[in-house]
Amino acid sequence: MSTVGIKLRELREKTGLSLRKAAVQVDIDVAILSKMERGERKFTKEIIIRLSELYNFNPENLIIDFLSEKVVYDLKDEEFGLKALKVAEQKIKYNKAN
Amino acid sequence: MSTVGIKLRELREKTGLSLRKAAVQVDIDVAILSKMERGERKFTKEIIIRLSELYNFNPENLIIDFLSEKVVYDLKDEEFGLKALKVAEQKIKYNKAN
DNA sequence: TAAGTGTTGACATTAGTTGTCAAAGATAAA
DNA sequence: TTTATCTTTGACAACTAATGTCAACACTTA
Repeated sequence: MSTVGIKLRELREKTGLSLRKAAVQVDIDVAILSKMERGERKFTKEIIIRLSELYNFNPENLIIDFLSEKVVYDLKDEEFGLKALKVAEQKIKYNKAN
Repeated sequence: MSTVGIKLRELREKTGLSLRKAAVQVDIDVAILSKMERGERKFTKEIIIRLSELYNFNPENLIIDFLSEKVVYDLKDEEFGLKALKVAEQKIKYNKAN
């Protein structure tokens, strides 16, 4: 399940745009946007941002969802996934501090 | 920097195996193992496990390092990286519970 | 020299992602 | 029903990234 897709579909509908029109606005093929909204293809950060602008919506939470889905994908079915997450957190904090 | 590579190189040297011999044992090309140890190519989980067996070493921490490096790679330079990590953690905990 | 070590780069192969397109199916209005 | 508009689907091409293969290089030691 892709929360990002569901949310962006809701936003599009709220904005009153058809798939075709939204796709044209952000310069991608209709088919791709359709698949992205339904989770059949991955969004890119770039497209999320362009769509957010189109829908006049703050992209922060969408990007967080997008990134977290990537991470979950890497770690799904991994016995040590949570431990790896903790280590990753330390590394990122350390990097930020420098 | 790849901690996994450094550790596996140390383990190999401690075991007294040359690159060539270790590579033959785990059935990969010498060039690849050389590059993996130096972080020029990515390890796979499979190779880490095979090498750990060869060196008679518990792979758990190596795998955790390996996975965390993947995650860090996904989130490096991301403004909301830490937030995404938190969300990912919740999702994984939720998945585990079910 | 000769044998062993690790490194490098060029290249082919493979796998995965992304883009393009046409057609089909669904829905609603005329 | 016809027409228009919409979304979904699948086949395919194009592109990119990952992986494997190989030969040669430089260095050290016997």
